[in-house]
Amino acid sequence: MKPTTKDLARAAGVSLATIDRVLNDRPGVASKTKTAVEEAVRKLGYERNQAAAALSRNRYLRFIFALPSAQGDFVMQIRKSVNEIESNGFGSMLRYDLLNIDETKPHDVATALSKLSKTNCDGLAIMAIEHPEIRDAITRLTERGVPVISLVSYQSAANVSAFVGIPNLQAGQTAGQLMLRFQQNKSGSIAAITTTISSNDSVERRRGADLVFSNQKTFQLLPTTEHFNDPHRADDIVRKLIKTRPDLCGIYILGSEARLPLEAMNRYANDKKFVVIAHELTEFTKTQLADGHLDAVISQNTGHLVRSCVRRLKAMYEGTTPISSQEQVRIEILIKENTYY
Amino acid sequence: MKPTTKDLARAAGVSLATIDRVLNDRPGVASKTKTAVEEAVRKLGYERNQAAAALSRNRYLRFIFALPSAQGDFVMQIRKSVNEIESNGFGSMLRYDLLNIDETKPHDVATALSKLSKTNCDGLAIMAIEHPEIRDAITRLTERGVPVISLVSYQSAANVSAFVGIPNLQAGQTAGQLMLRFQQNKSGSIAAITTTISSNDSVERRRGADLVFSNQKTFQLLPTTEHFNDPHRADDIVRKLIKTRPDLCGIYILGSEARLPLEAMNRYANDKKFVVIAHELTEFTKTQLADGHLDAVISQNTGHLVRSCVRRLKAMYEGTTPISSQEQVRIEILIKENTYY
DNA sequence: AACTAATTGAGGTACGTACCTCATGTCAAC
DNA sequence: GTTGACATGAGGTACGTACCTCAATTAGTT
Repeated sequence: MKPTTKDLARAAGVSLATIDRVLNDRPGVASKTKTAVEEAVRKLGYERNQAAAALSRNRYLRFIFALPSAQGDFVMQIRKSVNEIESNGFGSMLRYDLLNIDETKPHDVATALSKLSKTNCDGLAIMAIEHPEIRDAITRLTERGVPVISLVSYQSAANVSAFVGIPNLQAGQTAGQLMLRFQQNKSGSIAAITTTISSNDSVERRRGADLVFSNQKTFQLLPTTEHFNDPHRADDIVRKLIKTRPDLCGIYILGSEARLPLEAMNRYANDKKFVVIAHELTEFTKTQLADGHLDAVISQNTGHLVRSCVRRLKAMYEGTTPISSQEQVRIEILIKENTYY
Repeated sequence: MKPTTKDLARAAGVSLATIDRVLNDRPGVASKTKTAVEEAVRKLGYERNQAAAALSRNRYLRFIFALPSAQGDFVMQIRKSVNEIESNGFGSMLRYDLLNIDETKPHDVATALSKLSKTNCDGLAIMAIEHPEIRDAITRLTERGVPVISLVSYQSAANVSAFVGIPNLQAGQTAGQLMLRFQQNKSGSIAAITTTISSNDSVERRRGADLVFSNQKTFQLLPTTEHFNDPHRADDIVRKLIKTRPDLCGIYILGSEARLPLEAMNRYANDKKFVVIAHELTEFTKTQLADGHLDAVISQNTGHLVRSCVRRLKAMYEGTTPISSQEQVRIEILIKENTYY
């Protein structure tokens, strides 16, 4: 049987009340008493029984997921994962809420974040572009004692407590490497397309791909073009690329949302064979993989992302450490064959 | 607030004792009372508070992992994952034990399994070859009321409650497809090596690779050779292959343990460039990836495997259903670029 | 030495469920 | 109409922790 607070009290020669004070950081304990208790904790290998603690606390932790309101397959996938976790037990006593943020209006985002505090939020996971106003809002939020996790896209300068997502530089290297290995030709140009380079994930992926391409001479990665979620823009970009670059032999879609460029590709690529690589496995990219319009998807599992956020936020609250290996979100390579339909 | 047993009692117009009898399948409840309670459960959306239940039960569930005693990098990896989970909370009240089984002595394995019963084991996860004696022992174990999960290698005919691992046919397809796409030559032969084809995983992977190879004419997959964990045998196989097959352009290592064939490859391949694909990411295969001796690894995350076993065994015990998407172990493709070191 | 402030102890209730005993009710078979 | 099997209720204790109050002790200051 694992040691309980009673065992601790006996071992440390103090009462249960004092044990409680030390374990829960309540005031009014002499420092030498405190160290004695901590010593007993160490010696007995005491671990708080989280089931009992949650029960006794009888209070739901409320975690908030702030996700871009712009519609997109990947964001929808994350939403779905958040809702799925809801029904699951997860040691119970947890609540999850979604908060929509419109990244095109950073001021509104900041306002929304300013309304959060320790009383209505026990932790926040946010997926957003890098912007001064948003960054400041996040910093102030952490100063108010709310742990914040940046999700998918790294908030480089903000004072976030953790990042949950794949290391995007490495993801870009992976994409670049596959792009080269899948080529049948001996040389050519590869296009790079994304929604916006305000998103840190796009920037880092581009840098990763560049690292790989700089190791060889026969293929070149063209400058990144942005379509800003505008179908016409995406259409234009792809049409012009195919028309003006006869040596085009591959397309790398950097951003999380691959639909617009891919649909444009399907309109104009016709018979010619390009190696097409995109990010994030969604219902849409799955279909594209199955149909052969997409050669590989570099992805991160949204269920894993969401659960990792929850575990980390919960751990921050409880002051414990999650298994690091479990929290390492893997850079997944998906081709037609290893995808589940 | 979520409804409790008290709410149930009020809603169904019965006492707490009866609620308890129904929820825990105790005898002595009239069938119409039972349905009334079940109706209340449905109507209120009652869900047992697992934290409270575990606390009240005050009994550790004991899950056993039966793993091959033969030393190997992959099995070690699984052991490590089992030990890691131990320290983690996991809603607590769980215990994990390892049981070593020597697959070369199926009778001993059967004897070991025959000693397990509901009193000393709440669930078993077993990784073993397919063998009549083992199969029967598993069937008898499930008949005694102990849920059994087959791990990594499917027990086709045995009466197991679930399989945790990747679909190996698809894994073989994935490996085969990558083998073809990574080729620089226009034609050639690819060797297939494994420990033993008594293991269902090897058989299914081979079938998967065959499916892919049958779609083209220029490359052929040679018959599977077995090394039975014997270094000399592995050495012989590789040496002869390289000597006698000038058109050899790839090696596919089917089994979970890639060390012996890979070490032999490193001895004999010298300057010649083969595409080498193996299974399971371990410290060893990681190094081989980093050094360029290995082009790709098809893997399944051992941490995920183990946790999935625990979740499923726990769910069977509690009569709940785990999130299916979370239990789907992914077929991971690892190349140098997307591996964490 | 007297006083205040800080520290500690004692003891309680609560969380939601499991599991136990004992009493009382109901109904049907003889 | 007595017997007995079955159904149900009432009430209790326990799990380990959180959080509360109030008294008692100790330490520090003047």
